[in-house]
Amino acid sequence: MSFYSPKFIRPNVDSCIDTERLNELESEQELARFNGHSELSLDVQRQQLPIFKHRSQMLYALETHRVVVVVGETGSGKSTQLPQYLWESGWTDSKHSICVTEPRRIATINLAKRICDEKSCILGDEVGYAIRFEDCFTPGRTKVKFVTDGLLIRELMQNPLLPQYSVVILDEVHERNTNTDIVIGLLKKIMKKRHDLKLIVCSATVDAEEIKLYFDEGEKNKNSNNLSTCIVSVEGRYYPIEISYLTEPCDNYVKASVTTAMAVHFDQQDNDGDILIFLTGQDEVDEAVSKLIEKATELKSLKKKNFKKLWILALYGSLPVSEQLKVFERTPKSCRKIIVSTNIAETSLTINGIVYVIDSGFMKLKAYDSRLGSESLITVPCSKSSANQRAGRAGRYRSGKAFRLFPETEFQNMKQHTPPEMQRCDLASVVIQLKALGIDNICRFDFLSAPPSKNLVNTLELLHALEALDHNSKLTNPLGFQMAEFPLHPTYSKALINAEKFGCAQEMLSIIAMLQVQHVFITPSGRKIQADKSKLKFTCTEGDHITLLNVYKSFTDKLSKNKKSLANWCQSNFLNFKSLVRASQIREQLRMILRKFKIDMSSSCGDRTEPILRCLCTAFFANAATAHYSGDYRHLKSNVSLKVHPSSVINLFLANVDLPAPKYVIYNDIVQSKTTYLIRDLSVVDCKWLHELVPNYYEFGTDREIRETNDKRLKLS
DNA sequence: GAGCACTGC
Repeated sequence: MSFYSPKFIRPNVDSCIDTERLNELESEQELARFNGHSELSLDVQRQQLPIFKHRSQMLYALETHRVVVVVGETGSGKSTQLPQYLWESGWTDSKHSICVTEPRRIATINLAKRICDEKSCILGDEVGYAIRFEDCFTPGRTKVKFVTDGLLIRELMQNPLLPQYSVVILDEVHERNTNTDIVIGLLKKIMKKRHDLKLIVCSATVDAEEIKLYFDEGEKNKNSNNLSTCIVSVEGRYYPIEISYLTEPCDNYVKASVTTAMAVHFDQQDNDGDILIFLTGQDEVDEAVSKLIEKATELKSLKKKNFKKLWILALYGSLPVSEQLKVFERTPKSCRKIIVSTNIAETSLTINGIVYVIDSGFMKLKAYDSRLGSESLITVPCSKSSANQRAGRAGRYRSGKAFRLFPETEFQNMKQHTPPEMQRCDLASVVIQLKALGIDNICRFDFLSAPPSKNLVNTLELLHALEALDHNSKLTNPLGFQMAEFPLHPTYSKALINAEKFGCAQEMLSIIAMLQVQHVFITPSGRKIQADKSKLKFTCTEGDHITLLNVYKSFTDKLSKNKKSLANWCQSNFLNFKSLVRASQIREQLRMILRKFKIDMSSSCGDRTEPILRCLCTAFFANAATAHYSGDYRHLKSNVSLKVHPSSVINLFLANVDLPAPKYVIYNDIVQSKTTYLIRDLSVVDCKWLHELVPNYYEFGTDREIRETNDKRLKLS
């Protein structure tokens, strides 16, 4: 395996390197180091940020235009400074504040905190934030309010014209999350009615022109300058990065990443600096980590003097937080850290001290499968901007190197950008939310990137089947409107609203809340056998939903105990304490929404499970599968072959040859493995229930019977 | 024996 290095790049010139992360600048020292000065006042530090030079230009742009696109590169300081400039120059009053949206909760809180430090004010007073379950602002007093973009959509549902804001700043728009895209579309619409509202869109270079065109479109021929848009660019702070490519493609990037990491470690003995490897999933990360540990042990036995030791760490979302935090610990002088990570290190977490990046060039991406009517994860080559973003992780500390485990020709063949999430996700929540906001004709909604019409048609079909939409594709009253108000996928809210009819409201609340949190069961490294055994205590033959209910019931039985003993109970039962606490928060929020609609939720079915399973059928009927003689399952509607995910409790029964495989199941989630689709969170159901509860969705009978019924229908029409 | 990118309401 050999590399060549065709050129140095400044990766952010051509990419999405825009994710300015304040959390890494949390301590004063770090900010000072970043600025190259150690004992300067916060005021002086503010003035040294690249954006300071553009202060008056920015303010002038906003004065003369309705929309300003700010192209701010890494470290420009735009997320913290822009809101302060506007505040300082009188863009707020007792009735209007500045709203800043972020895609993630952590950034939302940290940015608000940072501005409070710079302005010496109290968090929640003049500067505040709001995220789900956490309001930290004072209406009428708060001048700058940070919110997650998802929460702004909820605010829009309460107050469609956002009268409380004079300026809305959208941050990290280049990430193109569905929520950000929805907010952009809605704001464009709102600004036609609210002529005093201003909008600032923060994005990376390449998108700026597209966004400008989007906002200018349709305005020019009106001969008005009203929605005129202008672009302001701000330089960032970064160091040059040398990019190397493989001379020939490699057939196994996991192995190649290990070899490359070891080669870098040897070649760069005299240099410090940590190594960051990008792979696609947990299995690959674990594989690479164990291989690297092997190599590191070999290295130790060589006993070469002055040779740096290796400290190898895995990083992915389902890792316990305590293990995730290890990547932020300072590397000892005699050591080099190698972090093997999934995409989490590309946007969500920024690690200091990285000088070398090794990039597999692949990522897992959400994809919508219209046959199955659901989204799943697939492994695909990443985009150019993604590869550049990853490379950029090497240049935040000093000049760095990036090793791409593919040839340069392959880079040239990559897509410029990762397609916006809107074009590859399940649209049910998007559609129902837009409908609730009064946008009845979704096809004509002015999306920044319109979703494929096939996905839209599928979604409308599902929403009809769920009875959220009527024959005119309008939200049904009250069901459709109620469903839209839940922070849930419409299938889940349907299950909740239906639960009382089946007399299992209490149970359904717990199940739906549990399905919202991830990683309920944990498997600490090396303790798989004990963890699996512990899971058996909660397992039941009905499937994963009732198993989750059992977990939640056991957890709440212990709720009277103090927090610490509850956490201990979770740990000894291999359960994720944080997830369960969050599930109980979500359960409470859902209960409050149901109460608002005056839907009685007092019923409980006790130890009976059939009412629960029947109720689940009325919501998840589209995700029904039937056992196939080949041993796997077939999606009832499309006949696509499905396998049961190894995490499902159903496996325990499939493994027992004496028991027949459950004939019919419904499921909540699909993941795509290298060979097949795997279904997760499933329950055993009866075919008759589907027939009885959703008679219009499936046709039942033999092929001949179905044909005959269809013929009869045709004659009738 | 199988295996689970990342956010968010």
